[in-house]
Amino acid sequence: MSTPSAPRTARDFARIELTRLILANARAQLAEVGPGELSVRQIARELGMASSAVYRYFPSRDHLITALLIECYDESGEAVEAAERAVPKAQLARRWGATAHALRDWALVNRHEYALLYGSPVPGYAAPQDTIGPAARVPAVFLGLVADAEERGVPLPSPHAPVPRKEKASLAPIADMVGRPIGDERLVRAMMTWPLLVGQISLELFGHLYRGVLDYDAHFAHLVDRAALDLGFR
Amino acid sequence: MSTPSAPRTARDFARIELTRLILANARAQLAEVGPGELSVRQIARELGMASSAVYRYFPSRDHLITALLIECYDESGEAVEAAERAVPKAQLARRWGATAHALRDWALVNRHEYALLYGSPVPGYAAPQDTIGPAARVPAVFLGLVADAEERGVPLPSPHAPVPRKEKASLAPIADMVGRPIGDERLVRAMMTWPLLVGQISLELFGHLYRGVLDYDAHFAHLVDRAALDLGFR
DNA sequence: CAGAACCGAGAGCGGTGCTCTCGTTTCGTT
DNA sequence: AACGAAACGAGAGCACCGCTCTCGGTTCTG
Repeated sequence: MSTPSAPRTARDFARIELTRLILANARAQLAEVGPGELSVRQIARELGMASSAVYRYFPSRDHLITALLIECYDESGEAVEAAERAVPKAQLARRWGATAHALRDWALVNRHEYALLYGSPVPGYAAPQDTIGPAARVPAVFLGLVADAEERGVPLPSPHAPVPRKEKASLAPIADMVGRPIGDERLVRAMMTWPLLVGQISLELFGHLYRGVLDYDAHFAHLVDRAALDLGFR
Repeated sequence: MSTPSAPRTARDFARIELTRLILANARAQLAEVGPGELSVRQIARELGMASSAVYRYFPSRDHLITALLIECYDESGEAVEAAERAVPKAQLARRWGATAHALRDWALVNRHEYALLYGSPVPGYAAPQDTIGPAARVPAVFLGLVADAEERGVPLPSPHAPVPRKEKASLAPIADMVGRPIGDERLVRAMMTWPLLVGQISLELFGHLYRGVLDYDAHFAHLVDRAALDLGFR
């Protein structure tokens, strides 16, 4: 919107360059302090400019955070997609494993960024529409895997629990979003695997329990294997 | 430590009363603003005292937050324990359902408090030892259920996946914490159910995905039913 | 070439956590 | 009963924060 699609003048170039610099510096700061402690003044200081000048590029701290949010969603999405892409398409279990481990690995390296994406929302802050696209990238990879399994007619292990009507209705929009046919039973299992994944990573990163007790690497790996089994990936 | 175990003087009474008042006010503020925006000055203002006076009772904002953390862990623990207690002991599935729904219900009513407990940690803040006891109350209820099922010899539905040695070693300290025998397969399933529960509630509350798409009530109920099945509770 | 648009710097507003000092009150001890 | 120590509340102040406004200078555009 405010950024010109094609930079024409020298000022345009300077503008997008400085925007990039500010964002990069914010990102660097995020590697150390966590989303809530992100300081516009600190960014300005680092860049050798007045804090007020930053507001020429981002109208508020929240806008900056939103940009950071999109960047991180895309970055994690890219990481997950790349990991999944590297595995032969026929090997569903390994593709799933690569996906899940890629997300966790990215989260471990980028703790505060993960907190920004999947932790408690910042202030009263409501994520604008621009973020939902990038936010869906990682789940999209996962749901794509499930759709592949469906397409291939991969059977699901027993027991098959009945899916109540309400749940079916609730899941219908999700199935539409994927755009490919997924059976109810399979979709339900997928919709249980996603919070399992995010929940486990969050519990580990936020250290809310089992700190120093659980071997997170081993447990996560086993958890992923179990999920693969449950989803019929192997 | 600093609080005398038995109030002896008038000043002691005033002290514990004011401490209670500050905490209560902080808690009330938490109902509206979220843990990161909690303001010591605002609390002082509300209580009609100088902000510096608050520091006579809590040496820092983090100490106040820690007290709040313990209070909320206990409150949610109490809510969950009460819900579980109200169900006849023999009905494992219903006890589990009551437990899970009680946690979600508490979280829905106390959003910021839930964020404090299970969201991203506040600043650089590391939760002190005092919190791990209260923090374990809710998981303890759940693990107690699992131990009951074990004691009763309730069978687990197939398939039983092998538990690798590393995972067994990782889980051993957890089993010790419970203090009652739980088989590996059962414990693994339990240790997958907990992040599932927290993950689902977090995803719902933090609105990271499926906002306005999913029927959270129906989905959560079904998810709990499935977990009950998986744990052999019915 | 003039006007408009944009820019960076600086001052300033109201807010924050926290510290220090000061005069007062209360407590435990002699 | 009196004294010293400890605790107390209030206020000023420090360094930080997000954000706004104004002002002089640059750059682009018609």
